[in-house]
Amino acid sequence: MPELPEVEIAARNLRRWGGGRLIRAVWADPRAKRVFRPWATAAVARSLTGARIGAVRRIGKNLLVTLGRGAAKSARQVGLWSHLGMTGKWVLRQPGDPRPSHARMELTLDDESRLLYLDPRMFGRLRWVPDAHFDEIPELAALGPDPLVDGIEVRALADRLSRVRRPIKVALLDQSVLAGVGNIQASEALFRARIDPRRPASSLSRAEVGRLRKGILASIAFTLDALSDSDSEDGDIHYVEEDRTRNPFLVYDRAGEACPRSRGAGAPAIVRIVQAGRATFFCPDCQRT
DNA sequence: ACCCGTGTTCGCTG
DNA sequence: TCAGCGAACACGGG
Repeated sequence: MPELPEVEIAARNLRRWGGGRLIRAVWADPRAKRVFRPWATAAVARSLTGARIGAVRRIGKNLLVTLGRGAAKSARQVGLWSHLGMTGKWVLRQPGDPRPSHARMELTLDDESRLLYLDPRMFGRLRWVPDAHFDEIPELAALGPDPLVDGIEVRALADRLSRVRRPIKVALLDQSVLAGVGNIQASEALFRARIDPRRPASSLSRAEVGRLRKGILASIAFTLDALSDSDSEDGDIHYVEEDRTRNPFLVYDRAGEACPRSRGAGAPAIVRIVQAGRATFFCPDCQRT
Protein backbone atom coordinates (compact mmCIF):
# COMPACT_ATOMS: atom_id res chain seq x y z
CA MET A 1 0.00 0.00 0.00
CA PRO A 2 0.80 3.39 -0.82
CA GLU A 3 3.69 5.61 -0.01
CA LEU A 4 6.10 6.84 -2.65
CA PRO A 5 7.69 3.43 -3.40
CA GLU A 6 4.36 1.59 -3.71
CA VAL A 7 2.98 4.29 -5.97
CA GLU A 8 6.15 4.18 -8.07
CA ILE A 9 5.62 0.45 -8.57
CA ALA A 10 2.01 1.15 -9.52
CA ALA A 11 3.18 3.68 -12.11
CA ARG A 12 5.60 1.18 -13.64
CA ASN A 13 2.87 -1.47 -13.73
CA LEU A 14 0.39 0.88 -15.39
CA ARG A 15 2.96 1.77 -18.07
CA ARG A 16 3.69 -1.88 -18.72
CA TRP A 17 0.06 -2.98 -18.75
CA GLY A 18 -1.64 -0.05 -20.42
CA GLY A 19 0.94 2.07 -22.23
CA GLY A 20 -0.27 2.76 -25.78
CA ARG A 21 -3.42 0.70 -25.39
CA LEU A 22 -6.91 1.81 -26.27
CA ILE A 23 -9.60 1.73 -23.58
CA ARG A 24 -12.44 -0.21 -25.11
CA ALA A 25 -14.90 -0.21 -22.22
CA VAL A 26 -15.18 1.36 -18.80
CA TRP A 27 -17.06 0.21 -15.74
CA ALA A 28 -17.25 2.42 -12.67
CA ASP A 29 -18.76 1.33 -9.36
CA PRO A 30 -21.81 3.57 -8.95
CA ARG A 31 -21.61 3.14 -5.18
CA ALA A 32 -18.11 4.61 -5.11
CA LYS A 33 -19.28 8.20 -5.55
CA ARG A 34 -16.79 9.24 -2.91
CA VAL A 35 -13.87 8.00 -5.00
CA PHE A 36 -14.91 9.88 -8.13
CA ARG A 37 -16.14 13.07 -6.52
CA PRO A 38 -16.83 15.69 -7.80
CA TRP A 39 -17.38 13.86 -11.08
CA ALA A 40 -20.28 11.49 -11.64
CA THR A 41 -19.16 7.92 -12.28
CA ALA A 42 -21.02 7.89 -15.59
CA ALA A 43 -19.25 11.05 -16.75
CA VAL A 44 -15.83 9.60 -15.95
CA ALA A 45 -16.68 6.37 -17.78
CA ARG A 46 -17.85 8.29 -20.83
CA SER A 47 -14.74 10.46 -20.97
CA LEU A 48 -12.33 7.53 -20.78
CA THR A 49 -14.04 5.20 -23.22
CA GLY A 50 -12.20 5.21 -26.53
CA ALA A 51 -9.18 7.04 -25.15
CA ARG A 52 -5.63 5.80 -25.59
CA ILE A 53 -3.34 5.53 -22.58
CA GLY A 54 -0.26 7.70 -22.95
CA ALA A 55 2.22 8.92 -20.36
CA VAL A 56 2.00 7.76 -16.75
CA ARG A 57 3.69 10.06 -14.27
CA ARG A 58 4.07 9.87 -10.53
CA ILE A 59 4.38 12.91 -8.31
CA GLY A 60 4.56 12.08 -4.63
CA LYS A 61 1.75 9.63 -4.00
CA ASN A 62 -0.17 10.78 -7.06
CA LEU A 63 -0.50 8.97 -10.38
CA LEU A 64 -1.10 11.19 -13.39
CA VAL A 65 -2.20 9.40 -16.54
CA THR A 66 -2.44 11.31 -19.80
CA LEU A 67 -4.80 9.86 -22.39
CA GLY A 68 -5.32 10.83 -26.02
CA ARG A 69 -8.62 10.95 -27.87
CA GLY A 70 -9.09 10.86 -31.61
CA ALA A 71 -6.47 10.87 -34.34
CA ALA A 72 -2.92 11.35 -33.19
CA LYS A 73 -2.57 14.69 -34.94
CA SER A 74 -5.50 16.60 -33.51
CA ALA A 75 -5.62 14.44 -30.39
CA ARG A 76 -7.44 16.04 -27.54
CA GLN A 77 -6.08 14.93 -24.26
CA VAL A 78 -7.77 13.94 -21.06
CA GLY A 79 -6.15 13.21 -17.75
CA LEU A 80 -6.79 10.67 -15.04
CA TRP A 81 -5.59 11.57 -11.57
CA SER A 82 -5.32 8.59 -9.23
CA HIS A 83 -4.50 8.76 -5.54
CA LEU A 84 -4.50 5.38 -3.78
CA GLY A 85 -5.39 6.71 -0.35
CA MET A 86 -4.84 4.02 2.26
CA THR A 87 -6.03 0.87 0.50
CA GLY A 88 -6.11 1.68 -3.22
CA LYS A 89 -4.43 -0.66 -5.68
CA TRP A 90 -4.17 -1.22 -9.45
CA VAL A 91 -4.19 -4.79 -10.73
CA LEU A 92 -4.34 -6.55 -14.09
CA ARG A 93 -6.86 -9.26 -14.93
CA GLN A 94 -7.32 -11.40 -18.03
CA PRO A 95 -10.58 -12.02 -19.90
CA GLY A 96 -12.81 -14.36 -17.94
CA ASP A 97 -11.16 -13.71 -14.60
CA PRO A 98 -13.76 -12.82 -11.98
CA ARG A 99 -13.94 -9.19 -11.01
CA PRO A 100 -12.11 -8.88 -7.67
CA SER A 101 -14.01 -7.62 -4.66
CA HIS A 102 -13.84 -3.90 -3.96
CA ALA A 103 -13.27 -3.07 -7.62
CA ARG A 104 -14.15 0.60 -8.09
CA MET A 105 -13.23 0.97 -11.76
CA GLU A 106 -12.46 -1.43 -14.57
CA LEU A 107 -10.85 -0.48 -17.87
CA THR A 108 -11.09 -3.10 -20.62
CA LEU A 109 -8.21 -2.61 -23.05
CA ASP A 110 -7.91 -3.39 -26.76
CA ASP A 111 -6.22 -6.73 -26.05
CA GLU A 112 -9.16 -7.67 -23.79
CA SER A 113 -7.02 -7.49 -20.65
CA ARG A 114 -8.57 -5.50 -17.82
CA LEU A 115 -7.05 -2.82 -15.66
CA LEU A 116 -8.78 -2.64 -12.29
CA TYR A 117 -8.71 -0.12 -9.50
CA LEU A 118 -9.47 -1.77 -6.14
CA ASP A 119 -10.12 0.16 -2.96
CA PRO A 120 -11.99 -1.37 0.02
CA ARG A 121 -12.03 1.72 2.19
CA MET A 122 -12.52 4.20 -0.62
CA PHE A 123 -10.06 6.71 0.79
CA GLY A 124 -8.51 6.90 -2.66
CA ARG A 125 -9.42 9.28 -5.49
CA LEU A 126 -9.97 8.88 -9.19
CA ARG A 127 -10.53 12.16 -10.94
CA TRP A 128 -11.01 13.12 -14.51
CA VAL A 129 -8.85 16.09 -15.47
CA PRO A 130 -10.09 18.03 -18.51
CA ASP A 131 -7.39 18.42 -21.19
CA ALA A 132 -4.90 16.75 -18.82
CA HIS A 133 -4.22 20.13 -17.24
CA PHE A 134 -2.73 18.65 -14.10
CA ASP A 135 -0.90 21.87 -13.36
CA GLU A 136 -4.20 23.61 -12.67
CA ILE A 137 -5.02 21.33 -9.76
CA PRO A 138 -4.40 23.09 -6.44
CA GLU A 139 -3.71 19.86 -4.52
CA LEU A 140 -0.90 18.99 -6.92
CA ALA A 141 0.47 22.52 -7.02
CA ALA A 142 0.83 22.45 -3.23
CA LEU A 143 3.18 19.45 -3.28
CA GLY A 144 6.79 19.89 -2.26
CA PRO A 145 9.66 18.39 -4.25
CA ASP A 146 9.50 14.65 -5.00
CA PRO A 147 12.63 12.90 -3.71
CA LEU A 148 12.99 10.77 -6.88
CA VAL A 149 11.68 13.16 -9.52
CA ASP A 150 13.24 16.38 -8.20
CA GLY A 151 15.83 15.14 -5.73
CA ILE A 152 16.28 16.64 -2.27
CA GLU A 153 18.12 19.92 -1.98
CA VAL A 154 19.59 20.13 1.51
CA ARG A 155 19.64 23.92 1.65
CA ALA A 156 16.02 24.26 0.57
CA LEU A 157 14.84 21.51 2.90
CA ALA A 158 16.78 22.91 5.87
CA ASP A 159 15.36 26.33 5.15
CA ARG A 160 11.83 24.99 5.05
CA LEU A 161 12.23 22.93 8.22
CA SER A 162 13.73 25.87 10.09
CA ARG A 163 10.30 27.48 10.03
CA VAL A 164 8.42 24.43 11.35
CA ARG A 165 7.94 23.90 15.06
CA ARG A 166 6.29 20.49 14.87
CA PRO A 167 8.32 17.32 15.53
CA ILE A 168 10.46 16.35 12.54
CA LYS A 169 8.54 13.07 12.10
CA VAL A 170 5.25 14.95 11.81
CA ALA A 171 6.78 17.55 9.48
CA LEU A 172 7.95 14.81 7.12
CA LEU A 173 4.37 13.63 6.65
CA ASP A 174 3.44 17.07 5.32
CA GLN A 175 3.29 16.63 1.55
CA SER A 176 4.22 20.26 0.98
CA VAL A 177 7.58 19.59 2.64
CA LEU A 178 8.46 16.53 0.53
CA ALA A 179 5.98 14.79 -1.75
CA GLY A 180 5.63 11.06 -1.20
CA VAL A 181 7.07 10.48 2.27
CA GLY A 182 4.56 8.60 4.43
CA ASN A 183 4.38 7.07 7.87
CA ILE A 184 6.73 4.16 7.18
CA GLN A 185 9.33 6.11 5.22
CA ALA A 186 9.41 8.86 7.85
CA SER A 187 10.25 6.42 10.67
CA GLU A 188 12.73 4.52 8.53
CA ALA A 189 14.51 7.63 7.26
CA LEU A 190 14.90 9.10 10.75
CA PHE A 191 16.31 5.83 12.03
CA ARG A 192 18.82 5.72 9.18
CA ALA A 193 19.74 9.35 9.88
CA ARG A 194 19.97 8.71 13.63
CA ILE A 195 17.64 11.59 14.43
CA ASP A 196 15.12 11.56 17.28
CA PRO A 197 11.63 11.81 15.70
CA ARG A 198 10.46 14.08 18.54
CA ARG A 199 12.94 16.84 17.78
CA PRO A 200 11.35 20.09 16.62
CA ALA A 201 11.93 20.30 12.87
CA SER A 202 13.42 23.73 13.34
CA SER A 203 16.15 22.37 15.63
CA LEU A 204 17.87 20.27 12.96
CA SER A 205 21.33 21.38 11.94
CA ARG A 206 22.37 21.56 8.30
CA ALA A 207 24.44 18.42 8.82
CA GLU A 208 21.46 16.57 10.22
CA VAL A 209 19.30 17.59 7.29
CA GLY A 210 22.06 16.20 5.10
CA ARG A 211 21.86 12.88 6.93
CA LEU A 212 18.08 12.98 6.68
CA ARG A 213 18.31 13.43 2.91
CA LYS A 214 20.51 10.35 2.66
CA GLY A 215 18.20 8.43 4.98
CA ILE A 216 15.12 9.23 2.93
CA LEU A 217 16.74 8.32 -0.38
CA ALA A 218 18.23 5.12 1.01
CA SER A 219 14.96 4.03 2.59
CA ILE A 220 13.02 4.67 -0.61
CA ALA A 221 15.58 2.79 -2.70
CA PHE A 222 15.56 -0.11 -0.26
CA THR A 223 11.75 -0.30 -0.21
CA LEU A 224 11.59 -0.15 -4.02
CA ASP A 225 13.93 -3.14 -4.17
CA ALA A 226 11.86 -5.11 -1.67
CA LEU A 227 8.66 -4.32 -3.57
CA SER A 228 10.14 -5.23 -6.94
CA ASP A 229 10.91 -8.65 -5.54
CA SER A 230 7.44 -9.26 -4.15
CA ASP A 231 5.41 -7.54 -6.90
CA SER A 232 4.05 -9.95 -9.44
CA GLU A 233 3.04 -9.76 -13.09
CA ASP A 234 -0.56 -8.81 -12.31
CA GLY A 235 0.06 -6.52 -9.37
CA ASP A 236 -0.94 -8.99 -6.69
CA ILE A 237 1.42 -9.18 -3.77
CA HIS A 238 3.51 -12.28 -3.95
CA TYR A 239 5.55 -13.18 -0.91
CA VAL A 240 8.69 -15.01 -1.90
CA GLU A 241 9.27 -16.43 1.53
CA GLU A 242 6.38 -16.42 3.91
CA ASP A 243 7.93 -14.78 6.92
CA ARG A 244 10.98 -12.74 6.00
CA THR A 245 9.44 -10.61 3.27
CA ARG A 246 6.44 -9.64 5.31
CA ASN A 247 8.17 -6.79 7.09
CA PRO A 248 11.37 -5.71 5.35
CA PHE A 249 11.70 -2.54 7.42
CA LEU A 250 14.36 -1.68 10.00
CA VAL A 251 12.14 -0.26 12.74
CA TYR A 252 8.59 0.10 11.39
CA ASP A 253 6.17 -2.18 13.29
CA ARG A 254 9.05 -3.65 15.28
CA ALA A 255 8.23 -2.36 18.76
CA GLY A 256 10.01 -4.47 21.39
CA GLU A 257 12.48 -6.00 18.94
CA ALA A 258 16.19 -5.39 19.26
CA CYS A 259 17.60 -2.38 17.43
CA PRO A 260 19.10 -3.68 14.17
CA ARG A 261 22.06 -1.34 14.59
CA SER A 262 23.27 -2.85 17.83
CA ARG A 263 22.58 -6.55 17.85
CA GLY A 264 23.73 -8.76 20.70
CA ALA A 265 23.25 -8.93 24.41
CA GLY A 266 21.70 -5.89 26.05
CA ALA A 267 20.72 -4.35 22.73
CA PRO A 268 18.17 -1.54 23.12
CA ALA A 269 14.60 -2.19 21.98
CA ILE A 270 12.62 -0.37 19.31
CA VAL A 271 9.94 1.83 20.83
CA ARG A 272 6.50 2.78 19.52
CA ILE A 273 5.11 6.22 20.29
CA VAL A 274 2.18 8.18 18.85
CA GLN A 275 2.72 11.55 17.20
CA ALA A 276 -0.14 13.54 15.71
CA GLY A 277 -2.25 10.41 15.97
CA ARG A 278 0.19 8.25 14.01
CA ALA A 279 2.54 5.51 15.15
CA THR A 280 6.26 6.30 15.17
CA PHE A 281 8.95 3.65 15.65
CA PHE A 282 12.47 4.49 16.70
CA CYS A 283 15.47 3.43 18.76
CA PRO A 284 15.83 5.69 21.81
CA ASP A 285 19.47 4.65 22.01
CA CYS A 286 20.86 5.54 18.61
CA GLN A 287 18.36 8.27 17.73
CA ARG A 288 19.37 10.42 20.63
CA THR A 289 20.42 13.80 19.31
C1' DA B 1 -15.52 -8.00 20.56
C1' DC B 2 -12.18 -4.67 20.06
C1' DC B 3 -8.29 -2.22 18.42
C1' DC B 4 -5.47 -0.83 14.70
C1' DG B 5 -4.25 1.14 10.19
C1' DT B 6 1.58 2.57 4.49
C1' DG B 7 -3.68 8.87 3.88
C1' DT B 8 -6.08 13.10 3.59
C1' DT B 9 -9.49 16.65 4.88
C1' DC B 10 -12.37 19.26 7.81
C1' DG B 11 -13.60 21.91 11.74
C1' DC B 12 -12.36 23.63 16.17
C1' DT B 13 -9.02 25.99 19.24
C1' DG B 14 -5.61 28.82 21.22
C1' DT C 1 -4.10 34.44 10.57
C1' DC C 2 -2.78 30.10 11.26
C1' DA C 3 -0.25 26.09 13.11
C1' DG C 4 -1.68 22.18 15.49
C1' DC C 5 -4.83 18.56 16.82
C1' DG C 6 -8.57 15.18 16.99
C1' DA C 7 -12.21 13.32 14.42
C1' DA C 8 -14.04 11.53 10.40
C1' DC C 9 -14.02 8.77 6.32
C1' DA C 10 -15.07 2.89 5.74
C1' DC C 11 -13.60 -1.64 6.00
C1' DG C 12 -10.63 -5.79 6.78
C1' DG C 13 -7.31 -8.10 9.62
C1' DG C 14 -5.12 -9.52 13.92
